[in-house]
Amino acid sequence: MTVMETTEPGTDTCAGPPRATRRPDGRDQYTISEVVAFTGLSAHTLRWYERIGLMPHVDRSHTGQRRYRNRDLDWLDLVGKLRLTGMPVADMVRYAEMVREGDHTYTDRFELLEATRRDVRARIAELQGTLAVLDRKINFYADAGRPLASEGSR
Amino acid sequence: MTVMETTEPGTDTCAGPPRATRRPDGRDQYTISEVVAFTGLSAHTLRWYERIGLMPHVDRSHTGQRRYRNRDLDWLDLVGKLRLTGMPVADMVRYAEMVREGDHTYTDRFELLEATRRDVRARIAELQGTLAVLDRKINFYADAGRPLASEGSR
DNA sequence: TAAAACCCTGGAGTGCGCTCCAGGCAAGCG
DNA sequence: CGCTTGCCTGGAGCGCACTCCAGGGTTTTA
Repeated sequence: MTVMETTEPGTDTCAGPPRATRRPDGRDQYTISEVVAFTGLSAHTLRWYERIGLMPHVDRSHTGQRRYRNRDLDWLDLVGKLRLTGMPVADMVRYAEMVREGDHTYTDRFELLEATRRDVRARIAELQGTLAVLDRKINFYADAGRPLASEGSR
Repeated sequence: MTVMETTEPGTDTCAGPPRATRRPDGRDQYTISEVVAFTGLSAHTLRWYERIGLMPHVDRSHTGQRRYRNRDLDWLDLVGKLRLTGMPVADMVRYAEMVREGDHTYTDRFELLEATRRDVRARIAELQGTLAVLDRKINFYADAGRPLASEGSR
């Protein structure tokens, strides 16, 4: 009934999903609104991804409606991961293009992935540095500010 | 010859209020271009930070030029850290406002910092998930060592 | 003392990643 | 049959975080 809209609720099971396959098995065809429900992306965004070339061609029904398949969901999964590394969409598009172009882009793809991995590692390190700062600051606040932390309830 | 870049991992050790470190000692007054060199931010950005209320008011010379002091650099340091957690500038402004407002915002500040810390931890976890995906994919590419695509596309 | 280098302001412009709009098919139902 | 729901398209619009510009003072160097 109300599967529409871009809201986020749905699965609130932590952040990082160790997903293996949480897909309605058997099926290999989904409408855009189903994909919205799966990915948390909006339909607008899904169509936009396609327009800019971030998606491999998505199948269409005989009336022109999108029919996503499992491989599309897998791809969106990867895109989602890359997205939260901060990789610009343009770079992902480049990667998608290389995939489409075939085997001779093999090495380039490999290198792009490795570069990305380096970036991710660097970002994790940065964040850990930030965490250290926050910890220090929080401890400082906690030590200095006696009038808190004793709030019974909650 | 600039010292820019934020690549310092676990610099400084002490945890607390005073934190003078690796700054042209003795001095406590810097022009905007010196701050640019220190922080890697542009002068535009520094002025913009001030306009939007992200900076406590910066001293001025008798002719109206900015004269940053060590406490300003410390603040910019924190801002830089928070920035790379992805915290929106608006939130940092809110924090800055609370600092200006005085002690009665103490608890709120504390909570904001803690919430931020939770976010950072979550983001680190996400990134580590992404790292795992990248590792798998890179290994796959490396192992295959030969054309073949299972990018979820064709 | 003149040129060069540096700094000031308010406001407009930019790039990114969406997000929304208007207008319009297609299918299911009551 | 009309109504509602779901999807389609191209293009305009938005929020964020800067970034740049015009026009004009000030400070330093030669």
